[in-house]
Amino acid sequence: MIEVLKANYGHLFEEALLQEINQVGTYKEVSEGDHLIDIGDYVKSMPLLVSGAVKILREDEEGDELLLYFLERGETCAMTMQCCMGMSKSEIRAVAEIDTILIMIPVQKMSEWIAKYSTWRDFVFASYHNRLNEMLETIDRIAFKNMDERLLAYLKEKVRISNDNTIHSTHQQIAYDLHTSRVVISRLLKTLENMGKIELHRNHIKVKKFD
Amino acid sequence: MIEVLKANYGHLFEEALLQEINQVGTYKEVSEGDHLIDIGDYVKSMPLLVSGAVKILREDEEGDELLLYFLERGETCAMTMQCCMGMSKSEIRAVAEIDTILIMIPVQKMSEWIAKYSTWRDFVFASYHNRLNEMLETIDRIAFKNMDERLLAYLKEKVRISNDNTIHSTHQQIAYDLHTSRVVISRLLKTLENMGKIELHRNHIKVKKFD
DNA sequence: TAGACTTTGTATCTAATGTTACATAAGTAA
DNA sequence: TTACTTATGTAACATTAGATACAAAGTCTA
Repeated sequence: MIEVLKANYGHLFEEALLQEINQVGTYKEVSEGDHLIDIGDYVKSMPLLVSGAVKILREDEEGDELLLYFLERGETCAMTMQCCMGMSKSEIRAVAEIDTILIMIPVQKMSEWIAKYSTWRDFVFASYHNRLNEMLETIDRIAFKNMDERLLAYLKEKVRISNDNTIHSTHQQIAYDLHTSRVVISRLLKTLENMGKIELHRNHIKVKKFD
Repeated sequence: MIEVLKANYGHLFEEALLQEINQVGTYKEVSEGDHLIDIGDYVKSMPLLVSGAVKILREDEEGDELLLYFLERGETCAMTMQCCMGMSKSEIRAVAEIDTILIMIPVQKMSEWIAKYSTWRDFVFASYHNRLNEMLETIDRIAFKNMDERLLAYLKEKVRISNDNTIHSTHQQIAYDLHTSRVVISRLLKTLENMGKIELHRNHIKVKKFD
């Protein structure tokens, strides 16, 4: 595991910390669609992403979902950090967007290392920083943009995250992420197809170009 | 200033830190409506709220606003902390909601104290924690709630923050905070009045009861 | 008090989004 | 192939919110 660690976090963490992570961390592979955390779960470990991507979702009382943002290689979940520190329940759901490799760190180490390693402290602060900014962008999108623009941004993000021009989702799945109805998504996708930006197929969407 | 500090932050910070804050911090009084930070400003100091309340706003390219959340006594602005650490421009606007007293801490102290004082570190983490949660609540409201529910929540929050059953705002000001139009707010307020929950007057709204 | 300005009330229309219903197409399994 | 399931296309309609226009009421000042 130490090689994987150094490849992905070597530039961030000091040697002694890398060694400690190697000792107490657990290597974990998850498949696309696997739930890493659900709302209400007590979180016992904190994930460091080695490869892949994880989508973070919010849910309301009625079970309606909304995609908050994606986590990528070299990132961790600020929401999870909070839970670790405060021993509170998770406010979000984390689902593997594609096949993903993680290193799981036990909760207790989290705060121990903050006092011990300045590079860890910087990493934790940077994670909070990034997450707050992602949340701001999420708010911008849902508050200031119409559904057509949000859908376009979503498709772009999917392509970028998976590094694949073909998006393997049904219209219903997209509708869940954007918190709208399938019919609305079908309608808007059809418009995008007529504009020549995408090609619609059963179970997948081929992205041809974006301006 | 030291008495004020101890009264508001004595339970949070260790003695030595309180002394340092007393030395380098600046006492500042602002009036309702004063702008503390605008979008694009470089932030040179970090505010600790002693009394009053500050509203934090987001703005899009066209200048449309949206209220994110309120800061209260004993809190600080996580967005500002970020800017302090990264020396980046402010992503938000901060406006005094009511007359407010602050202690301003110079940027450099921010990270210095993180290494030096564990109570400061805890405070900074707790601030990030709280801010992330407020952002989540904000997202919940704009993503999952209709304007009538958002308005009601807004009115309740105003009453709580100012500790005053009468809200001294025009319909236009409320519309800015909720990122909608004055006509929509007038319409919904009238409905609330007909339901007996509020009384409408020129330049102020008297909140009679909430269920 | 007259006029100017601000704030609020309301009607009408439009746009965006959500809902329901149903047809059709594509894949899957017996 | 046939039957079944899932996904998509589309029409018709409802609801929410935004835009425009204008009247009426309150406030302020010359």
